[in-house]
Amino acid sequence: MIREIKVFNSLKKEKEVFQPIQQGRVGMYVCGPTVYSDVHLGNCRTFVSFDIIYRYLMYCGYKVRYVRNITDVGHLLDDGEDRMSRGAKLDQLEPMEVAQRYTIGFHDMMRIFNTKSPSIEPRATGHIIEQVTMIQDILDRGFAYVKDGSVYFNTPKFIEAGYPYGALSGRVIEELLTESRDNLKNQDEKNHPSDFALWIRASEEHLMRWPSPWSVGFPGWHLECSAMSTKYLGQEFDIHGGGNDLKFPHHENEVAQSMGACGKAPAHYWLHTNMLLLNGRKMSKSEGNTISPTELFSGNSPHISKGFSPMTVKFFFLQAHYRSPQDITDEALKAAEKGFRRLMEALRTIDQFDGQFSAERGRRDGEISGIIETCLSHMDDDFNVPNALASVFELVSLINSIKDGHIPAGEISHNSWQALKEHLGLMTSQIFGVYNDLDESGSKSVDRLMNLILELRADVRERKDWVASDKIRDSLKEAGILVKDGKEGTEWSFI
RNA sequence: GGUCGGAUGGCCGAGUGGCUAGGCAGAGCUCUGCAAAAGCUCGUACAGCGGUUCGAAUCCGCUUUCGACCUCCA
Repeated sequence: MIREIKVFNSLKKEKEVFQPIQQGRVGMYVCGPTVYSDVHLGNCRTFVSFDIIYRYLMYCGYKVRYVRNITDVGHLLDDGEDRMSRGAKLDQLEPMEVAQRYTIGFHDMMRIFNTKSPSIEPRATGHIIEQVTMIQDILDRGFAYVKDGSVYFNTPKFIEAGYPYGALSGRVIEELLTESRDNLKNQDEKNHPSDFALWIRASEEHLMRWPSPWSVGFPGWHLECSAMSTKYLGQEFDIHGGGNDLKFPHHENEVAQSMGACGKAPAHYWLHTNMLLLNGRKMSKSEGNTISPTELFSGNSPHISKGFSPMTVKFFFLQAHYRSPQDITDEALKAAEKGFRRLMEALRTIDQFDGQFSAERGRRDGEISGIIETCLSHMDDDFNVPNALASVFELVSLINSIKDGHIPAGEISHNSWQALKEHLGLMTSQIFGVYNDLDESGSKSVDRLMNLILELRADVRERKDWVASDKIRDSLKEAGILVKDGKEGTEWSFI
């Protein structure tokens, strides 16, 4: 079943109906992490967003090839030293050892957030030949020049040839061109300040180096994505994603490189995620306004009062649209935790509830199918997860009403109940990729102990010994266990 | 400084011209031995100032403020 999906295309700054190049197939490239340090929380939000997009496209029946790179070479530091090699020197490790360590850390974090692995996860260092070939193509077409063993992209020439440099990021071409006069003196080898390196000749102390027709050196920092997206998705593909801080210069230069090499724009739809704020301010290490995923889980941070489970954090992410900035506060996380718990409990309810549903069509059936369709149409509308989640919560209320008997089960047909059950399972586990991680200590022995305690308490209650009954409940509450007496018996959960 | 995007109720956060977003918190009610949970009902909004319009949270202008990019950045 292929649904009509609309996506907000950064290239045109408007929503467009998504039409893949090849019917039924989607090629999606997302800029992955630079593995020179622990993964940033904002990075996690971006990859969770694209994971949900990936999952939803697959649900819609597309065969998706999802490519997300690992950048393990090529980014320059302020002092011109390669970022990977600086990490290596500080840590007294081999560059690839640093990359390996943080790649593993990154994968662990993606697993913790329960995201699906991409179809292909190429590394920049594994694609030097492809990058060298691409540079040669750009040179052959006259959009680059060699200076002392380094190769630079010629932006003025690219612009003069009528290519849309600046279109993605909204830069004005004239500005990019006039900028030159003031800054030219600082621009060592480049002919023009907006030119950028495709290949950089390595200095003696540079650790990561490869031979090329121009020098022993390393590739420029935008090239890997162009080379690898072309290799695995083709010269033209459907979706390119990343954080909006990558729009310029990274994505702009990617477009230029691809068009410079083959004359074609690489991606049809550019999707950009927005930033994460902490207490209304940008995250900044120098100002101490920052928090890592690990600190968020452990609660070991001055910004939060307690730890939050990975799925709670993920649920928190789901409450904001991927194109909106999102503010992390302790209060918002606590609210998310309660909301997530309510959702998880409703899931348990629907799994266990066994009522007398109608064999015929029920009067509530239309309402249920309506909410389900609304929920999916929110997903079709530029992957509007917060609105889809609002629909899910309408179903949560409905389920609780049925459980409480406020809505008779007879008003719902058996088929509708099954559809509701399937839909909730689809949204939570298949598309959002969340599961209940709130009751980590819910081991078998705890379950048995609790059953025993509640059995004893039931005996006491039978005798209307409220003092003893309340004592058990209060003591359990102190131990972090909440007891709830319902019509159908007593339930418990961790607080 | 230049370019771009935000500012929604106590807190987060959807929503682009007239119709309840949702979550959390608050009030009342129902259920209940009590409590919790759950359900129902309710309240408090659209940064400020102008303008367009029969009608603006939504369109336009200005102000204030936050953020992104311009330099590695999700």
